[in-house]
Amino acid sequence: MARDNTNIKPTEAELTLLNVLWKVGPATVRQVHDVVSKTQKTGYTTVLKILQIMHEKTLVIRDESNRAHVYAPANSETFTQSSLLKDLATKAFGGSTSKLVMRALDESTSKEEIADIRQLLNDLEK
Amino acid sequence: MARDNTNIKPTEAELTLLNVLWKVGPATVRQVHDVVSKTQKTGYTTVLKILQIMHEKTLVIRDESNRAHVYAPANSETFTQSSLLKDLATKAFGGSTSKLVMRALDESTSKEEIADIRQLLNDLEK
DNA sequence: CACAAGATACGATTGCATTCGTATATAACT
DNA sequence: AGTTATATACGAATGCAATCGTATCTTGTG
Repeated sequence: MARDNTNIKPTEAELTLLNVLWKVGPATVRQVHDVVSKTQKTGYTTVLKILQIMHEKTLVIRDESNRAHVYAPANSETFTQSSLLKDLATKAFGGSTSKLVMRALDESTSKEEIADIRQLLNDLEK
Repeated sequence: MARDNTNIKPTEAELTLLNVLWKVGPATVRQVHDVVSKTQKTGYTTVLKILQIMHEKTLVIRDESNRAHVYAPANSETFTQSSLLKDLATKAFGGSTSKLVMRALDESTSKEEIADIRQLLNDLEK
């Protein structure tokens, strides 16, 4: 049986590493660590360990053909974002996505953002 | 110093209990347990313990004037929802609320929901 | 070849979330 | 008053997330 890849929720540390991989593309542990250590004081082996765990969970895929393994996200950023939103909608908005959306919008939303969202709403109706 | 009440992120179990309190209003451990045990097999003392921890964290307030303490949310549902959304936007959307909103909307959004969101966008622009 | 640099693997620790059993206190009822 | 029901408090076990030290392996270089 293949592992169920759907509905895997990355932990906070895992999401941090995924963000790096989505941004820079497939990367070695060292490359990922170089990026995260710019903003955090995280040890090299910590990053390594988390990536190994993510590999076990199938959150990332791993190319072992070279000595330094190359990691890449198993799922797209879009897919993961949607999963996280669905999870939050279920747990904190009674399952209602529109309630979530309306709560997310407030006076800090800029005119440009409002225009973008309007455009998306128009497209959805077609 | 007063405890910082801002940005407190309830855990999953805590959010479950908060949902009950927001729905039914201030309640005793037994009342909360009665509700959650309809859908989950959670022990009475588990609910008690979590509420006690939430009290320590100031996620709930507690009226101890009667033998059975009465618990109530320390923050509104709206406030908590906004906090959770802000947290998710930061961690998974590069801080962009509009990106989050646009990701949340998809073909499953109904016409009524779209209309509601449009209305809110109009209100925001005023 | 031998060694240094740098990689993975592994194990141990810490802390938090979650769960529940048991002890103890209080109230109610006969 | 004594027994039963029900409440809180407390402590312990479990499991996962996160961190890092150390061991081991591989590779390139002098």
